[in-house]
Amino acid sequence: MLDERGKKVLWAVVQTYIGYPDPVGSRVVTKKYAFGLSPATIRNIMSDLEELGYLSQPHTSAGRIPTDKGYRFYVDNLLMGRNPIAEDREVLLQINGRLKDINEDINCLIEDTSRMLSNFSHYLGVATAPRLTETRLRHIELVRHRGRHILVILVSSEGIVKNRIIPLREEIPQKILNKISQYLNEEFTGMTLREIKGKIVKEMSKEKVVFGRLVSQAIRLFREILNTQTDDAYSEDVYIDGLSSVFDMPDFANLSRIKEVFKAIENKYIIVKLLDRLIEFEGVQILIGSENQIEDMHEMSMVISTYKHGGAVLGTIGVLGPKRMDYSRVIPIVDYTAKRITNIISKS
Amino acid sequence: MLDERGKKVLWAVVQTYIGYPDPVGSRVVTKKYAFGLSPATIRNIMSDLEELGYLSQPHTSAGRIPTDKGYRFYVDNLLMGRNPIAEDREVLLQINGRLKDINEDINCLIEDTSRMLSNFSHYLGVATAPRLTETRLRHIELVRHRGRHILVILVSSEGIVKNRIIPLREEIPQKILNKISQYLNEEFTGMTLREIKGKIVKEMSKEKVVFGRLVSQAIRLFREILNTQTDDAYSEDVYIDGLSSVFDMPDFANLSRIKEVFKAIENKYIIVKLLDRLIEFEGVQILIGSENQIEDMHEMSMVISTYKHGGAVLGTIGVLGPKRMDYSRVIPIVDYTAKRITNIISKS
DNA sequence: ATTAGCACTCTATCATTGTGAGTGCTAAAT
DNA sequence: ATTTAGCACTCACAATGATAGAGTGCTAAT
Repeated sequence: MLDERGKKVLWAVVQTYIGYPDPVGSRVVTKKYAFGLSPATIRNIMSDLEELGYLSQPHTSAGRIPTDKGYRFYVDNLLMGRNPIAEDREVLLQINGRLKDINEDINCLIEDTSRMLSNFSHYLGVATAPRLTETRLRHIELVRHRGRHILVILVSSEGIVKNRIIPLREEIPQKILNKISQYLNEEFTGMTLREIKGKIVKEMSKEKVVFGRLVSQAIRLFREILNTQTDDAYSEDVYIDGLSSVFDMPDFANLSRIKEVFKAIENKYIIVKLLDRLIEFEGVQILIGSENQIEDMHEMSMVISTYKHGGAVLGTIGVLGPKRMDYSRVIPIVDYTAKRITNIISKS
Repeated sequence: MLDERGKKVLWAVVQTYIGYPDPVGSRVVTKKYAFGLSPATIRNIMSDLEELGYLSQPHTSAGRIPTDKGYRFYVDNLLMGRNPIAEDREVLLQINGRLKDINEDINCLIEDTSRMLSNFSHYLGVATAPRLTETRLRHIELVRHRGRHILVILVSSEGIVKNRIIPLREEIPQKILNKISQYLNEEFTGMTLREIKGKIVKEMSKEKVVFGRLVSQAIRLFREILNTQTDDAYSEDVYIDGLSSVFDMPDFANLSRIKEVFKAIENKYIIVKLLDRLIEFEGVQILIGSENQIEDMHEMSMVISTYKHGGAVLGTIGVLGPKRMDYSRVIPIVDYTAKRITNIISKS
């Protein structure tokens, strides 16, 4: 474990490096933070910190930069008790103001959130559109499409609209489809898709004996819908905003670095998978550098949280930036925004 | 007007420059294309071309590069009669194969198209989602949402699904909404939104006398829906794919150039507006450099076309790349793809 | 009209050198 | 037993200058 002095110096180095990405030398530390120690002593301490894996040196005669472990320690132990300063409060107020104005459909809300997170953090804003799985069905509608297909429209209690096209073996006239949707609406409205799935399995077992053709058709159809739905749970949309902010980060001031970043976020599928894995955790999550599993993202950090409705997690929002991002500012922003969105949705 | 020799040399310069973005010298032209002229003569011709504004020199002792006017002449007059070569035919076949597999909802089709255009052109793929205005209504559904709002779902005959949330003065129970949707479906299905608008104006005038409360409510509501719909005609989605291809273009091999490109495509609203202005033109459109109105896009060219259904233009697809893009390959790709999509949609 | 020849221009590249920030080590100071 | 001053050493980076090479424009010869 680190002693008090070690912590102080580590904090000073990370803090300074977050300010500007030049390796931090011993002299700078003494100048900026009067610890009452000389550069030589700081050098010794820094040398210790390097040995412990918290700092590293780009080359022998350069200052130190934090390692992932260093950032992790900083975030876990050196950031505590830091309440949002006045400037940040202002930002939170602005976020609140902007969110209040949005009375749109939930996907727009989430898209705007991603933009807002980017604007206020000056990093990349990330947000996943709400998943249907955990929400309650408000309405289902079946529309004939291209002969042997039907267009299925699902509406959740939050007003999330999803549509899928599913193929059929036989053509069903719109009139019958209307009856089927009516039946499905009466039977399943108010349940979560998960619950519906369970119910359908039960119904299917007795179906043949008790129900008529229409109902059995309806149930079979719904099962199909749910299957299609689950199949591409991963194809859910991610909104990533603020791409050009990358160009203002000195961390990525050369082409190959920038290219790496864009490679990383181009494949949204991978990001969704990453975010999905974190969806179960409570509160703000922080992933530093190689802590996330995406190869091309090892020079970046993510600060994310989830938004919910009725206890069920709907999606993820967060900020993606360089490892030396200003965590003390970003964390409250993400935290606050996630809570506000949860709040707004709960009023639906 | 250019004489035959001038055309040949201009063609040679553009062709060579498209191959690699180094200023083209007189020697290279004679080596690559045996015109039976010496470098000195070529130099004289190039000097003339420069005077006419088709070529320019980065500095005194460098070769020439085409100006926007030079590219324009090349595209308009020197590309004629060039049929797709074997390699390109192969590409078109692949596009066809891939498009056939997509049996999904139309937005996915368009999104995939953008990806495909990027893949096959090695530039950026661009595609706008279909507009509803010109399509026929297949289905409308009203769902109560958050008390005094309703969620409106419109389905076009092509299977395009759009949803809007509109606020109400008074709350309407779902039962009434169902009746209203039923009425609207019976009355308006099969008409284009434009036609519906016209009809509504007529109906509204006699409404008070002839119709009951329900019908008048329905019509008033629909008018509202259509208004909301038109308001954000510009907020239609654009899909831009292949961002990382920018990094492989030697034209944008330095940070400031790349930043410019990303600035340009970040604001999708501007792009939609640009594309919307070209929607009325028939066939493949080409915008070279400063011919498009977007400041940050003066180093780029666009090759675009439109896809339609029943004669009405639904949206735009195209390719965005450096001015020295390989027009002879990109044009047939865009042309073919647009036609294929039109074709696929017509089967709906 | 075309071209060979030549002087001239400009860029890109590479090695050289100097500068400065920063370190690690040692010996002196506290 | 810490802490610190002093000093030699390292390394990246910027500035400098020399060189090569590609390309031009002009002039005089074909």
